[in-house]
Amino acid sequence: MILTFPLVYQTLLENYSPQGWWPINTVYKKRLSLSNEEKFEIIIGAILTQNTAWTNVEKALNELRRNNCLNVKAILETKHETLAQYIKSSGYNNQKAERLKIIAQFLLQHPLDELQKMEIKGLRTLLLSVKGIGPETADSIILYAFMKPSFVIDTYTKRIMSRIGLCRKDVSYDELQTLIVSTIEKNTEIYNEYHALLVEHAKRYCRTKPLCEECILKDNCSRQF
DNA sequence: CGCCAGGGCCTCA
DNA sequence: TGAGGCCATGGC
Repeated sequence: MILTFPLVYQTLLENYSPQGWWPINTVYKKRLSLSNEEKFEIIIGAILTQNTAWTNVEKALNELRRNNCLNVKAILETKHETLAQYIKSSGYNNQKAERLKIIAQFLLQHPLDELQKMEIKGLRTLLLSVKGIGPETADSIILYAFMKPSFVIDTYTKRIMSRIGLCRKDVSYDELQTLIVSTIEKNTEIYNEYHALLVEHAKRYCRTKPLCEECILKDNCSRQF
């Protein structure tokens, strides 16, 4: 059988339990949207997790919270050096401290309630105009904070999809995103879960050095490592 | 000890 | 437009 994007999703879903990403994504059945406080924390987390393990990000978020620095006003009023110290554990802390200030300034001009009302396309373009927000961070913010269906592509997604033969190894971000969303249902919860499952699969089997022997996709993997 | 993390910006062809 | 250098900490 030939793998397809929907089949990969189905297989991962059957083998791994639901992932429950971003600490607060259990809301789908209960609430339609998150509080502004929760959205803000997700946006900050999306910046801090750039090329960084989530465990290191949690420590930084806790430090920010402990110092009452998890809001726009506090981030703008805190000295760069102090802010950088709070988020030290997340790495690239000087760069990220600057990005947090830029995002805070951006949110001052474009409040969360305004952004929430925007169409995905316009929202994505606007987010991409902010220095420090690239395609993955923009899609993560749209998907996880604003709960709108924008599919997140990351190195894991690219690695898995290219290895099993569903795209080229050097596929571009937008190209792979278009490929995937053209084949699956446009649904926030599915986009959220699919991405989380891909991350889980990349960590368990499809690592830099893949563990193909026990991989749940090996029978259909075109590469046959 | 080396490798790698839920990237993005800048520079230079 | 795309390849390469840079940013930096913590877990394994």
